Amino acid sequence: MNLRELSEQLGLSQTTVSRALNGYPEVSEATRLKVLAAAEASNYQPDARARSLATGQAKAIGHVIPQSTSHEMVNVVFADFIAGAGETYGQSGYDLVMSMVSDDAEVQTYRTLARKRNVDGVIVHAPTQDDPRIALLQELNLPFVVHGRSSAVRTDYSWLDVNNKRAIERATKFLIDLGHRRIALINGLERMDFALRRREGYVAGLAAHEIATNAAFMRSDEMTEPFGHESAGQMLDAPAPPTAFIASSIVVAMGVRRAIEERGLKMSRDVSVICFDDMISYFPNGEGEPIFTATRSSVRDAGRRCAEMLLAQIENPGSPAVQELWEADLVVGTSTGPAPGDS
Amino acid sequence: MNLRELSEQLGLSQTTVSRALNGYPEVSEATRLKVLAAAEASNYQPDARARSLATGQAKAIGHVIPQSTSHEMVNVVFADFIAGAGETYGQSGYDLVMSMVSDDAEVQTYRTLARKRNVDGVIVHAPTQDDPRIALLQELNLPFVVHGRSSAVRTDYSWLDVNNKRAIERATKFLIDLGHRRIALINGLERMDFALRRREGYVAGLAAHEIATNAAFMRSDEMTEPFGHESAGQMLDAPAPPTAFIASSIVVAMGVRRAIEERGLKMSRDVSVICFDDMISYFPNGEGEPIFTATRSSVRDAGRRCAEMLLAQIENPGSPAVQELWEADLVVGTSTGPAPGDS
DNA sequence: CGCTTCTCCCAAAGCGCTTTGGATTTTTGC
DNA sequence: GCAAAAATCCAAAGCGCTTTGGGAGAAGCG
Repeated sequence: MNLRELSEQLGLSQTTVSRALNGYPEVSEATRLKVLAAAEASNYQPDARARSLATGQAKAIGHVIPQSTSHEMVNVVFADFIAGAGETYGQSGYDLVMSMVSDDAEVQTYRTLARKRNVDGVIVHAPTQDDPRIALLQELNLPFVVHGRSSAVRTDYSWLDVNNKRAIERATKFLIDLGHRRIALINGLERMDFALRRREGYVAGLAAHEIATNAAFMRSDEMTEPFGHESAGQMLDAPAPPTAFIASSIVVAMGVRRAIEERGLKMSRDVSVICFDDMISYFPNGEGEPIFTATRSSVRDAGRRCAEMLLAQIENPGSPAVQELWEADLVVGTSTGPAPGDS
Repeated sequence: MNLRELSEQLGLSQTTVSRALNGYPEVSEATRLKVLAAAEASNYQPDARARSLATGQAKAIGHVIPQSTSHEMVNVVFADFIAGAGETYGQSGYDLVMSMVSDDAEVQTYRTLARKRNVDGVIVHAPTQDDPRIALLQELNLPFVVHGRSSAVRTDYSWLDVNNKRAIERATKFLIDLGHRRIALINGLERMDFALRRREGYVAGLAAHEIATNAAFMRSDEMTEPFGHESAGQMLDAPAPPTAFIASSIVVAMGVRRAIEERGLKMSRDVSVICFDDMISYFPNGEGEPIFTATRSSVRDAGRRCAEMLLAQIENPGSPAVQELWEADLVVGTSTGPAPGDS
């Protein structure tokens, strides 16, 4: 059933039927009701491609995932971000189209996306400190919102980020207040902007209490469980091990905990752990009381909000760029305690 | 730059340019080269909607994610499945469009997808034992491939599944051979077909050695870490606790391990653990030697293969349905050992 | 009552591509 | 050298929708 058939069946022109369905005022209420009823009855839905071609709007948002960084990208938080964004898209009648591309083809992918016109805008994931995609998208005039931000890019663009620096700085100070002095940071890949900012927060937190940073207490890599395990293990086995760890994700924190417990130590009593908790749905940080003391911010909410921002931008072209900086909560769980006495 | 402009620039008709670009034989090699060069130079890409409208092919595959089951669905394996499928799509020039829908709207979503014609086929995720989506899609005549299968549906349809029953049966026997008799199963939601089959395998494995099942040793829920932790904890605290656990996912197994270690027990020495390992990229089961003894099958490979099957079906309409049943490997790690003596 | 203004509807022109059916030129066969 | 076949190219007709620019007929105005 297409528009022509529906209009013939109703004895009306395609114009009238189209207008009735799309809520234009040039059609009487009586015929509108008739049209709506007929459309409902025959389960009519306009062909997306045809409509899109006629209106110029794709009604779809693109998410580009580079494959080589797929450990980092198709990662633990990604699914939840998408779930949040997808909720918003669904409510507004937008589709979400994902492109998995090899890393070197990424720039070309954005160009192609813009040219093929099958998306109205894109979300930029996992920005690096000086991300070339931002300039590219501005050049292509394709609306976009960055999840995170790119510190070194000085042009005006829309982004939504968590105050990673402040969050980790607070976590660091929290540990210092508990008497810890040897505090380790198990960070994500530091070419990612968020990881860099977290390190800044860590360094700032230490500096505020005149504690020197120690390269042996800082690790940075993809945020997997084994990475947390191995890093913490090595540090714990060294002389003068850390008494506290800050992990960049709950997955990493699980590895840290494993290393601690393997050595017959007890979390909180012997070694404290704080992590950044993205509130991943299938990896909740405990039910009532959190397991890990954590800086917490929902990546799902971030997905929802980024999508809203992008849709607003698409529907009001020329509107100014919007930035949002969310503060993470610091929630206290069972993984932290005062530094052990002999520390 | 669109086709008309490109053809005017070249002094050729749109027909010729279109044919040159799409490799039709009715154009001389000389002009083809000229056209290709010009297209390259001006970065021409055909408008996806227009092409799609003209050809009748959307060049896109749909993945529908019900929101209410999103804990189950936008879950730990989903991201990797998508990554695998997306690879295949990318190579074949297909897009992946995801729809997040509220649970009750799911049926309507498939209808709408079919009517709006913005996908050429869909992947069905997480089938239940008697999944109504299969009949619906057959009725709609929309090509599809099921990841998993729906045991109670007797019609012929394409699916790719892991031999969940055999895998868990082997795991169970493996534990029995090590002397274990009190073996617990921490399963996924048993309205999911895979979970049901895993239970069958577990029961069959026990039955083969004439071990009676014990309801206290069987739990089933969403596969989160806290679920594993809580289930294992309760069982371990009961009189005559299990000496071995079979966990339906590595995430659950992490929770089981935590419960074990919290009680001062040691995995393998005191309590054995086997899990189903989907080889999730950011949650590798150890680097060299696996941490957990596991039945292993790559969900990413499954994504790749499902996508291939679906594309083949779309490109050869009327081809017979294809079924693939993959055997999981049983890899031995450090989480299993002989049953403790007093067992 | 004659004129203008609404109201409601429609024919037709795109949107940018593919593809059918033909036209024109070149090559081939005898 | 000329008809037939092959090789190239093109105009135009869709694909299914939205939207522009009118055109009847009804209602409002003096």
